[in-house]
Parts: sequence; structure tokens; C-alpha cells
Amino acid sequence: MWSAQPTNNVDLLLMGVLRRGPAHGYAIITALRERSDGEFELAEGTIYPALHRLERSGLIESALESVQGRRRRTYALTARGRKEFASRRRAWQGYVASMQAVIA
Amino acid sequence: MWSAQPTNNVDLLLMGVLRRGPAHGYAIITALRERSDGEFELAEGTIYPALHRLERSGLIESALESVQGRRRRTYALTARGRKEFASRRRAWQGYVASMQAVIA
DNA sequence: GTCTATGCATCGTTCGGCGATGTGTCCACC
DNA sequence: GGTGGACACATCGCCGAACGATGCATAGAC
Repeated sequence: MWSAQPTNNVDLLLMGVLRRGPAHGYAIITALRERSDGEFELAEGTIYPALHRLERSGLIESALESVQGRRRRTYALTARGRKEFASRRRAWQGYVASMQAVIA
Repeated sequence: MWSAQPTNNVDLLLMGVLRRGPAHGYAIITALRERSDGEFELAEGTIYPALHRLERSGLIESALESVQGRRRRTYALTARGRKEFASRRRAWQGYVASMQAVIA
């Protein structure tokens, strides 16, 4: 049952990228842009806080590494995150279906 | 191009109902519930402000009437609203497609 | 006389998105 | 040696949406 919006599309997108393998923030932004054919252009002020949020809730975990002198924090889905992603994706599909039923 | 969310799903839903004919607030809530097979349960605190918003921006217009001693404000899509609905629905479909591309 | 459905409105909290801004590295080019 | 742009992360602060709570009013049922 929905009240207006499914819980957090941004989280779903981030998990959608990480499900294909670990990635760091900046790379996620790029991946999002590319996979969506240029449609998604998420601001840094959007995704970094979102990543922190997801990590706090245990759906992803991170490791700090250093590549060519540059710091980066690489994120990966946890087991719980993987399950949660599957569940939220199902929810999203349901949401889309309900949406279609109203606006189609 | 998206930044996280399409502009206002709630508006799209409301217009989606009104496109089938004028309706008043309470009836819209009911229609939403029924058309979505019980999935949408929008709070009054969500839809009344949203209707006011839509009216302020000229996408819908309202008339006060009295039915069996009860006041009700009936809303209808304006011509601009109809165009806007079509346009936002297209945008929504695009958004869904991009979403799928990332999470599918 | 109370409860439920119908009907509308608004206030206040909460939370997410995101623009702006700051910090730092590496590399190319002039 | 300076500048500019890609890479990389973090945080602050504003704005606006969602919505629970609340208040008000009528009609009809029990």
C-alpha cells in the first residue's frame, strides 16, 4: 500500500548499480548517467549523503582505498542489502503497475 | 534528464483521475484507492494541499457546490492541465524506462 | 446520543534533494 | 609556474513535499 511515493528511489538506484559490483561514489554517478542513457544526473550532494545513509542502515559497506594518490571509498552491497534490493525492486514494480492503472 | 525524481507523482495521480471527469477531493481519494486496486491510500493532508497547488498553477479549476446539505469543491482539468498531464505522463514513462535500465 | 461516512482545511514536524562550497590530487597545456 | 579540468569526497543550509493530527460541519444508522 502506497502513500504517494515508494520508499526512496535514490537508494534503489544506488543499490541497482552496486548490485553489479563494488563502486565508489563518483563512479556510481557516472554509471548512473551511462546506464540510463544520460537520463540520470544525480548531484554529489544527493548521492554522498545517500550512501552514508545506506551504510548506516547496513545495506552497504565501504572500504577506503587509495588509487594513484587519490582517496576513494568503495561501496559494496551487503547480504542484507542484496535482499533488500530485491524486495524494494519488487515494490517498485508494484508501484509502477498501480501508477499505470491510474494514468494509463 | 532526471535528478532523482520525476516532478511530483502526486500531481500526476490527481490529474490522472481528473482526466476522466470532474471530481471533488474526497472522491479522488476513493477513486485512487479503487483504480489502483487498494494500493494508493493518499492522506487528506496530502491531497488537499496538492489540489490547491494545482489550482494555483492553473492546471485545474474548482467550483463550490452543495449536495444534500454538504459542501464540496469539485475540480476539473483545464485545457492547460490536459496538455500538462500528457506531457508529464510521457516524462513519467521515460523515467520508468530509465529506472528499469538501472535496476532490471 | 453516538458512531461512521462524507467532506474540507490547515498546522507542524520530518525528511529528502541538491546547490553551493571547500578540500585535495593528478595531468595536460601553455 | 600557473591554470583549468577531471577525479574524488564531504557537509551545510534552504526548500518543498508528504502526511499525521486536529478541527469543523452534515447526514444517516443504530
